[in-house]
Amino acid sequence: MKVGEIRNKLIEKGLKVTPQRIAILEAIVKLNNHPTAENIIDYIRKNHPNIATATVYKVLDALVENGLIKKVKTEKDIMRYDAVMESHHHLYCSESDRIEDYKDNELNELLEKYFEKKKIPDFKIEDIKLQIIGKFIKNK
Amino acid sequence: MKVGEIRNKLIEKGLKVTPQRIAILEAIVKLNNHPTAENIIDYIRKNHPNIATATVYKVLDALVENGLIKKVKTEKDIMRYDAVMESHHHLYCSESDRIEDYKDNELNELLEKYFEKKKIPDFKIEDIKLQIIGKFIKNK
DNA sequence: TGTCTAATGAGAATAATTCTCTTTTAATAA
DNA sequence: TTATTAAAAGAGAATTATTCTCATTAGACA
Repeated sequence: MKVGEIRNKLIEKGLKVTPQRIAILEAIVKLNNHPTAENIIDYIRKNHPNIATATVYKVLDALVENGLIKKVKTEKDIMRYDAVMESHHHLYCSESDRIEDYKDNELNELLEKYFEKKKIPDFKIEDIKLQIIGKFIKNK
Repeated sequence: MKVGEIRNKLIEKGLKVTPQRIAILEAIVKLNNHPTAENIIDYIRKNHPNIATATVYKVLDALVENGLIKKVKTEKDIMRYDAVMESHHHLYCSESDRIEDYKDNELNELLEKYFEKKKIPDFKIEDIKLQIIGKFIKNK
């Protein structure tokens, strides 16, 4: 994702294009490891040393609200963010905090078909995400 | 889950049986809504007004470590707990904090078969949980 | 280029959780 | 049944992630 692309996405959503917003979105894309706010702050401060903590949190909230990034559910009381917006699943390492994306359209279709037949009573499905917990065999 | 049963589970895991531990496990079972630590504390203090906040957190951690309860992943920076230990999935309301259990063995088998055939490279699956996001049609 | 509103910066405030340390208590053995 | 001991609980302070407040700055648009 290039800066021009980020800029367009912000404009599309009616968000002002600011250097902070660009830097934060860029950071999440570049880090590409479902970073925490702290990870993002550390990364950005290298080039942008004066960005305020609160700004990062506010920008992250704004980006989530506007569908440019997503929050990632974890078992820690620390939020993580994901810039990959296509429907995808997550591989959670049971021994560390590593989280990887898992894209699988065949699986998505399988699930879609399954829940077309088998309805959940009193519930309208909007999205399905798999948390696949396990161990990475090779390390990164 | 009765007190005797809770007692046995604690003994099984080599945990001392204390009134606090029993009360906390009972609370999670009775509340049955994936409560937060705060929910649990409020509930317990009705009958057990002197229990310390730190005790609740420590007991919750001990119960999670020993596999008697599970943490539930959410997008809020607040932890929720679940006393249902059989493999099951969760229905997340997209409009509120409501989370319900979803048990479906047919689905589990489907997924198991699917991932037997289709391996994920460099990853050994231990557990799969679905986060099914949507809307509850009737309210509780 | 000026105006206006929204965004940012800085630091204080808050909320959930963890830590520290003293006291109490459950488990076990005598 | 009582004594012993290690683990657990209690109390409140400390920590950490996140949010709030408000003065200042800067995009967007006329």
